[in-house]
Amino acid sequence: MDRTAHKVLLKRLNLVASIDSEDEAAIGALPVTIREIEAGIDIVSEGQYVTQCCILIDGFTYRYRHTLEGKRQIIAFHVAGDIPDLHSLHMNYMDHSFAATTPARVGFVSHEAVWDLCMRRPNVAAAMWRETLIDGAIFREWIVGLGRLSGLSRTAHLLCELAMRMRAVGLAPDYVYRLPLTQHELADALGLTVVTVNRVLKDLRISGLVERERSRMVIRDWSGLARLGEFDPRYLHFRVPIAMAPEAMRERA
Amino acid sequence: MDRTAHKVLLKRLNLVASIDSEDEAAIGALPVTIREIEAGIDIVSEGQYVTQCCILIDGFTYRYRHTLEGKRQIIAFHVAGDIPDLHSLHMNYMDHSFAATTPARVGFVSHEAVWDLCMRRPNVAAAMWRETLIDGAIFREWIVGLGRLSGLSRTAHLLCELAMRMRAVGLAPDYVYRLPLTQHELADALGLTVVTVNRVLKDLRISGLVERERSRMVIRDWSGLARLGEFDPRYLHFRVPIAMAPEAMRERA
DNA sequence: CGCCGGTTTGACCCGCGTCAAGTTGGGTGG
DNA sequence: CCACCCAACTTGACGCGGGTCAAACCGGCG
Repeated sequence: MDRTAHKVLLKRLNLVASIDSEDEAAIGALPVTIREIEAGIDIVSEGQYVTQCCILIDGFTYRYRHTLEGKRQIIAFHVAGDIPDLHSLHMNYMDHSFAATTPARVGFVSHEAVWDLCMRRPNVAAAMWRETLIDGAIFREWIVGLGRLSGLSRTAHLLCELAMRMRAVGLAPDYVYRLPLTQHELADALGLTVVTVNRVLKDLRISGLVERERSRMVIRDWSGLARLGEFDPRYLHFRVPIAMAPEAMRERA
Repeated sequence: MDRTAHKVLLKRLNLVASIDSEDEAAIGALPVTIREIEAGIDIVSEGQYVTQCCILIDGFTYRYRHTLEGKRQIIAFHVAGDIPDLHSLHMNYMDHSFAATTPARVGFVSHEAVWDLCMRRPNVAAAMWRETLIDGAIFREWIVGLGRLSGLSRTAHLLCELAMRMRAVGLAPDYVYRLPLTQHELADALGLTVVTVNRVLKDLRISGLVERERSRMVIRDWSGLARLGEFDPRYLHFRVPIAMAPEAMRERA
């Protein structure tokens, strides 16, 4: 039987809280169904009532909504280890959709099983609660960016955030990571248009901050990018700071 | 002894989840310290590590952050019954500040006491978790607005949201409510400037959608406002829909 | 009465959106 | 192995929503 989903989940919960061996055993006993998701189609759609949630084992996913005029806003990106719809455990009406930009592997767990786990292991419930709160903290950060930062800073911020979150799960050593997003998708996350994103990325490249090759993102000057994006990783509330950004820290002091 | 904080808290938890009589007794036993907060000063400031959270008994409060250039972004508004910093229970570093626009009355409860309550009454823990998730759902909605709606629609949406949330706690019968905010504060929430907010409000008044008298907000044409703001109250995840907006519902079908 | 925070309005400007026209490169079929 | 296609990227020209600056105006309060 495939244990990767359990491993990924355990690792994540240990990253956000502290899990003991009994908790670990209970998590290991969770019934998980693994599914391969193809790129571009919804994993969950707005308007659905769901009875399970999923842990992302591999791939790059995002959550989004459309306005009435058909504009799309991406609300969140998710990488391996994230539990993108954990909130559905308590609010099973989906007010947004959830899809993958690349083929993805996810583990589905029924709400019932999660609920049962939470009741028996309050410690695990706390870790999961905390995970959803970090999700919320990221939303707040996006609000500040969308409301008050320029397109350039906002983009820098997003690139920093993704680097930091991927570092936390070992996917971005040396600030280089796979970013399988089109400029159109970036635009929909940043509240910009493709054209502007293109120009912003050019700016970042010319200033020597980042480099893009295919679907890889290379951060050439971390502290410069963090300063530009006003990025302070504390909002990610890692239990153990993965890697601080000294410049950004100093700025905000 | 003053029981209002307990009453308000109980009412809120009953609004978001279902609480039985034993839960109720446990909630009633919470040690709460009531404090009067004066307008304009921080209740909690960004950067602090907190050991208590608070339930808003009366008054109008908001959470915000500043950018490095000193621009302010308001992240959330809170009315009686809200628990604005419940997230601090699991992440005691504050990544934003919290203040009141009017004199406010809040009840402080130590994290320890809340944590203890959660451990003994999982049902209450679930209700509180859900409360924080609704907070997150509101953030998502703001992201969509900031990223993809015009200043006009965004403003309409905010006015709808506040009306709906205040109706839920009985503070906005007939879609009339007290909105003790300057146009400057509205601007900081909407990602606009005072000047633009002023013009937007004028537009809304001229179109017969809303009326403002002193610090009161009067919604004259609810369905028109909801349509303009693309407001669909489902994202608020009320257990029992307080009052639907028929037009908005139809639009999104 | 005069101050002062908040509101209102006008004139002008700029970041980003819109529209349009290439260009590039990986994938496919002949 | 080349010809072609198409999605993604790139760049230029121009327009608009909302920002900026500046000047009243209004009303509550000392």
